[in-house]
Formats: sequence, C-alpha cells, structure tokens
Amino acid sequence: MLHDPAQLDLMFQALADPARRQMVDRLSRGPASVSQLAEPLAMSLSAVVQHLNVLEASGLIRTEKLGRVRTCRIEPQALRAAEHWINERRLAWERRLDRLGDFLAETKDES
Amino acid sequence: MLHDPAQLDLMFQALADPARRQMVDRLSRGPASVSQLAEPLAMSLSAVVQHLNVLEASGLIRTEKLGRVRTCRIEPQALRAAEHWINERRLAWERRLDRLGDFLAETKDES
DNA sequence: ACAATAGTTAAGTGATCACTTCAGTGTTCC
DNA sequence: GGAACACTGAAGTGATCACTTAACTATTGT
Repeated sequence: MLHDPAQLDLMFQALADPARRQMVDRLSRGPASVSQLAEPLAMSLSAVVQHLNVLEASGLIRTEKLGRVRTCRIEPQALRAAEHWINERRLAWERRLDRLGDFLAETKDES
Repeated sequence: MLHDPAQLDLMFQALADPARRQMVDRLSRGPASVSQLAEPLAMSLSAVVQHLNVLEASGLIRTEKLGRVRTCRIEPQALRAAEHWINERRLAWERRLDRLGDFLAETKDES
C-alpha cells in the first residue's frame, strides 16, 4: 500500500524543494487555492501551478476544481508513507545499537 | 538544531534517489564499506562514491576511513529531523480535522 | 456584453543531476 | 619491490529541473 519505490521517489523529490515544502506547510494549516499558495512565494503563478502538479503527482496533495478556483488539500496517507519509510530505517539502526550495547554489557560481565 | 531549510533540502533530495535510499536501507542494518554498498547496485563504483558524497553532505550518513577502506554508517539524528518535519505537518492537518469534527458535532447538537 | 479573475499550457533557457570513462592515490599482501 | 585492492577525482554527456514569458480558457461580477 503506497510503498513502491517509484511513489517514494516522487514524494521525496517533491519534498526536496523549499517552495513545495512551504506549500505543504501552508496546506497543513488548512486547504487553500492556487493564488493563496502563490501569494507568499516570489515566483510566477505559472511556476506555482507547476510545483502544484509535482505535489499532486507525488500523491502528497489532492486538488479539486470548483468554478474557476482550484482548492488544494493535504493527503495525510502519503505523508505517513514517507514518514514510515524513514522511521523504519532509523528504528532498525537504533535497535541494532541497543543489541550491540547489550552484547558489550554482557561480555563485560563475563570478563 | 538541524531544522534549517537548506539542510532539509539536502536530506529530502538525497532520499529522492532510489539508489541512495537503497544504500540507506543497507546501512540501517549496520555499517558497510563503499564496495559493500556498491555490490547490489548496477553502476560504477565511481557513481556510488558520488551518491555517498551526496548522502554525507546531507548529514544522513557519516563515513570514516581506516587504511584503504571507508566505512559508512547512518546518522539517526538526521533521519529524525526529516521524519519530524513530515510528522509535524501531518499532525497539524489531523488535529485540524479533529477540531473540525468536534465543531460539526457540536453544531449538530444545537440544531 | 465586457472586464476582471483564476488558472492552464507551451515553449524556451540556464542550472543541476546521474551517470560514464579514465587516470590517478594511497594501502595491503606476497 | 610489485601486483592487487579500495577507493577518489576530473571531465564529459544527455536528461531532468526550476523557472520565465506569453498566449490562452473558463468563470464570475457589473
């Protein structure tokens, strides 16, 4: 469920750009239109739309058009998938360190 | 502490490449040399070294050279920083949804 | 009907990316 | 000392990126 490498590629790639992270940050406080997302950014509306398309293709956001306004919102499941990938690797490493610590403590006892 | 946009850029960018994620995955199971990391990958050793430099510059791994062998290991704090950025945005969104749900439930009671 | 609004699309540009090959450097083993 | 080993660095290449401008569509307000 959403764990294929291609999707992770798209998500991490999408998050790699500061403008796109800023959009995600804004959306984490609630849905917004394209112009609202563009407002704090020093770039053309066209560029913003392109970033938005990257975010949507990655699955990190979902958009819906009503009249002439496109409303964007966060897709928390996608965020969770990225989060989960990182978390699993970090935990694997930390569990390994714990086991190593236990081992060293034991061999010290037996010296 | 590690939350500046530039560092996050580097980390997410580093994680955006499948080869680099594969290396991080391998390293999550324990330290490895450059050649060990290269072994499952279908690319030149030189390319692997370049990926490794990207990972190290991002802070996601740390490397140490002993004799002619460079040993690479994961830097869990960096993983935690990336994880944390995503987690905060996701939680902000989900808390918002909860509040919205409460509000709707209340207004329904008062109808 | 007309103008303003909200967004979309296409084409182009310069920068960065993910490699490659090839020619090194320093290290260990015999 | 010399061969094999484990990288390292520089240069080049084709692909992708993050924009820009400009021309366009569809919707809303007067």
